[in-house]
Amino acid sequence: MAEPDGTQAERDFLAQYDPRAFDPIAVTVDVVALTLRAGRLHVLAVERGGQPFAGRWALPGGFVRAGRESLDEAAARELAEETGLDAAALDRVHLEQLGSYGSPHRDPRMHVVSVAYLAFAPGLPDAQPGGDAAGAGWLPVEAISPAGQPDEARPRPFEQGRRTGAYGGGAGRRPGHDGSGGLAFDHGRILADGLERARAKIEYTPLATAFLGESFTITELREVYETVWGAALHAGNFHRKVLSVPGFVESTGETDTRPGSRGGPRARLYRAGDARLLHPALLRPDREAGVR
Amino acid sequence: MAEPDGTQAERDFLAQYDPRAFDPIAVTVDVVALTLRAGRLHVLAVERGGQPFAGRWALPGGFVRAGRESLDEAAARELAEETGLDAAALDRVHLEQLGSYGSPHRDPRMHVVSVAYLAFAPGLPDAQPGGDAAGAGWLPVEAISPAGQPDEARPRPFEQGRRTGAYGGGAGRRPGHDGSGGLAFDHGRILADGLERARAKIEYTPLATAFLGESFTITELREVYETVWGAALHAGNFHRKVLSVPGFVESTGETDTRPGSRGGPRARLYRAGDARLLHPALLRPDREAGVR
DNA sequence: TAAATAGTGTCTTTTAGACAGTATTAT
DNA sequence: ATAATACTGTCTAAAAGACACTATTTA
Repeated sequence: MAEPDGTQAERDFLAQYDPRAFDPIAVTVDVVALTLRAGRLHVLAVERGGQPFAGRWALPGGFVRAGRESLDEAAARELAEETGLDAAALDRVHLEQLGSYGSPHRDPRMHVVSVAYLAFAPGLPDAQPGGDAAGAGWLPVEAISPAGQPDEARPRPFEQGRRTGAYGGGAGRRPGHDGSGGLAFDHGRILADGLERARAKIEYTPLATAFLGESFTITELREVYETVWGAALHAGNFHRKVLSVPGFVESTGETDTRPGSRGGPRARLYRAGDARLLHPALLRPDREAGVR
Repeated sequence: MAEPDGTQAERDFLAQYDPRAFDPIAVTVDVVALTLRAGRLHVLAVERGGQPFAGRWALPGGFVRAGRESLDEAAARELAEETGLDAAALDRVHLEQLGSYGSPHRDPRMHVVSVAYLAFAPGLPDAQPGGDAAGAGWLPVEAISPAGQPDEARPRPFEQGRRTGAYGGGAGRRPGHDGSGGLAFDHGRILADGLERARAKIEYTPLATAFLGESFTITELREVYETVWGAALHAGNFHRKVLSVPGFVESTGETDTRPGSRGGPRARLYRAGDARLLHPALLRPDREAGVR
């Protein structure tokens, strides 16, 4: 080769390289953390303590620590800070990159590129405020992002009458009740993208099990699909289908103790199998009509 | 609400905000631009003119212009610069975000977060070197990323004997022939991720048509699938399947002029239809075995 | 007992795929 | 004529979905 790929040349170059010679762009991670509570899909949100958007709900997130962590590590760190979970509990949480958002003025302070992550978590305790957030809690998604649409201005971005305990975090105020509506920044759009990703992902992966505990019944698994997709599924056909897909679930040999049941036989318990993709997939019903 | 979401408070805050108060992270976009040439999948690459990795092939890309463009705009700009295409020609190119890569030391200069994009392009003329690249050209992907695996060191990352004209750009040297192998930075991994995305995407979207011209035959469309998937498909069943999926293709009423054919009837010509998702999808063959 | 639920049987429709066959064109 | 290619017909197997049915448990 004409010019050697010399490490000496690279060392010389790096010695005189100035990382601040370029216009700055900040890099953050934001996490769309989803969980199921009482049969409804909830998303982890924090109440912003400082400007901009002080007092508004936002997705948990923060700046990536330059030179010290990868994007995946930053997302896991932010999620751990807001949920108060330790490493063992986080192991049961599915975390994947969702996409990056970098319009020049999405943050009024400066150009901020946010790398969004999507998390599926089993039922978790109330969230812990961490970092510079005034409060943190699990919010029902349909109150913020109706039908998974991008954030549209709503007078009351979520309802207070139902399940008040679900907001958690002990914030005395209710952010978003000032009429401005929706999440801070472009987090409404990020949430909508995360919801659509979640709906698609459980079609061809077994990640619906990530919303459940170590063992679960087929009915509980079906309720995950019904909640995420927002559609009722045929119990009998779903049951047979799940058991027919190789590696989706495996039997524990146990049966449910059925607290709160209204009758019926004890359901068998299953745990997640070893498949990483479902074949054949569980397709959402009624995709023909509106999808073109 | 206790504290007003006052725009005055926000203005005060922004007036004293220093964008350089944080450790810098650079943000770049890199593009995995794929096209078909002579029945083989090619990726656009540039020969690096400067450090680091001088003389090595890399994906086209560059720094995002802080405060002046979105990520999508930056990717389109970089693609236009390297291909020399005007806005009209770029309109026929599919461009979507692939994912972001941000390990702290993936670039030896500083912490660089790269937002990768994936492009599908019809057959294009030889690339134009742009920016600080010494050369640019279309490289056969199997020479760089065998079987879509992450970049593994190979003595000769692409072969010189076949289709020498495909490299374009007029570079006298052949980057990568120094025994170091593979693409610069982590671009081998990004390319592998882009190839897997492309293979998956043509299953459930009509984007295979983005590799073809305005009108095409069913056989040409089948050759796109066979090349991207690396598997032979049954011509008769493929033909019927494509025509049965609503909105995938629509007839132009014309028939092919068949230059270079070895006999057979004139094939009918089609153009891309209005569907954005294929239902039912065209699934890759033989997914059961190795996918778990 | 009645009601609710877990799980299975069975039938129909849709889709994928194997394979064969016919028509059209180049050499 | 022969070979190659563009399509089409037909049959089988897999899968999705509608519906009915039995068994088990709670109230």
